[in-house]
Amino acid sequence: MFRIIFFGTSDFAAPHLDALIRDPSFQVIAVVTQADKPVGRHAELKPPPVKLLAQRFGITVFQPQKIAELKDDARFQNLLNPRPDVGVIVSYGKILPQWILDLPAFGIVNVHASLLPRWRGASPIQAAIAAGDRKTGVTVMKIDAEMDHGPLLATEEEIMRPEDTAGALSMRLARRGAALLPKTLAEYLNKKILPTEQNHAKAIYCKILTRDDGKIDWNRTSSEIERLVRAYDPWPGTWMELGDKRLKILKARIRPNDAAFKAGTRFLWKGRPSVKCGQGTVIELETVQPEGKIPMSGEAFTRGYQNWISLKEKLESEMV
RNA sequence: CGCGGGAUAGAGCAGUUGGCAGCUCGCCAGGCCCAUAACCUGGAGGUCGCCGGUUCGAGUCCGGCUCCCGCAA
Repeated sequence: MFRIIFFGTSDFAAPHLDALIRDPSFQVIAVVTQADKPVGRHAELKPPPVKLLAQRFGITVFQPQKIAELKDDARFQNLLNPRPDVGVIVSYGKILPQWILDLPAFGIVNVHASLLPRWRGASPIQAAIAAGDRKTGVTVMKIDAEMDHGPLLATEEEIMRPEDTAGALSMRLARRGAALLPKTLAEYLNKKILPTEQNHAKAIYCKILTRDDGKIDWNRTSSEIERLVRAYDPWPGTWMELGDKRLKILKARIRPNDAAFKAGTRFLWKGRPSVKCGQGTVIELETVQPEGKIPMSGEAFTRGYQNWISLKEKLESEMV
């Protein structure tokens, strides 16, 4: 039985930990996860999904603010004897220092939510949707000093669906990864597969997202914007400014290029809120959420917010 | 007690210095057109979130409560 130390935090990580726990070839000796974080309007502390899962199975959990704290943690150091066979890291949220990578005999194995070397970085699922990729997948690889740069152990493809949001796709990829990980790990530890170098020339990177990334640039085409709305659902979300408030855009639909306004112009298309985008394209806002309000259909929104169209733009829209 | 917005007809909203409860859409009935997100006429539909206070009179002012949401982390 192989002794595993698991690093992970999110909902994406949890199914992977679950798969390892249930596999009799492995023993998860410790789980390292992020500290409980304040969440919601009243900033209550919420434990991460991986912690809840580990506790349910009685596995020792570590939540260091900094990894370095583990060096001085007697409880942690005791678990290292005998030496763990391998470490697994899945969306942990922090970079592991070299001394951790050197800890287990077989190093640290990572599950990444893309087909590496495409979409190295922190937001591979969002990047794949935003880019309009037709397929994506999960990659099992060995961690090295550079981000998502280590040699590959296995990959599994997943076909993208036209309605895919990051939330939905992430769940499917987590299931894929959770199925692939124990199998691959066993083969690797039994030396049935060897890590193979990535094709570094083909590497493409994606960045860490912030809420500001969700601000819509109307100069982009309606296809790009529609993909962005799905890519950033449920986080960080897409939005536009409307007066001094924000309007969240929860669902959008591409419309025929039939309006002669400049990019960013708001108008009505059969009573539905629409915006002119780049290169003559048009997008309809199907579901929106004004600040301080619940989500609503575009039609309902324009019924109440009758200044959706400004005066000048209204004249233009009546001419079309 | 992190900052802030909100609750009024089935939906989305307006409601001024307190003085008859409104708009757009939907719904029902009738009419009209080759046709339309149609259009015209009429109609139904409200305990203005809850409790208390001020007042001749409160959707509106004051106090408390419940619920929903945006931001931040």
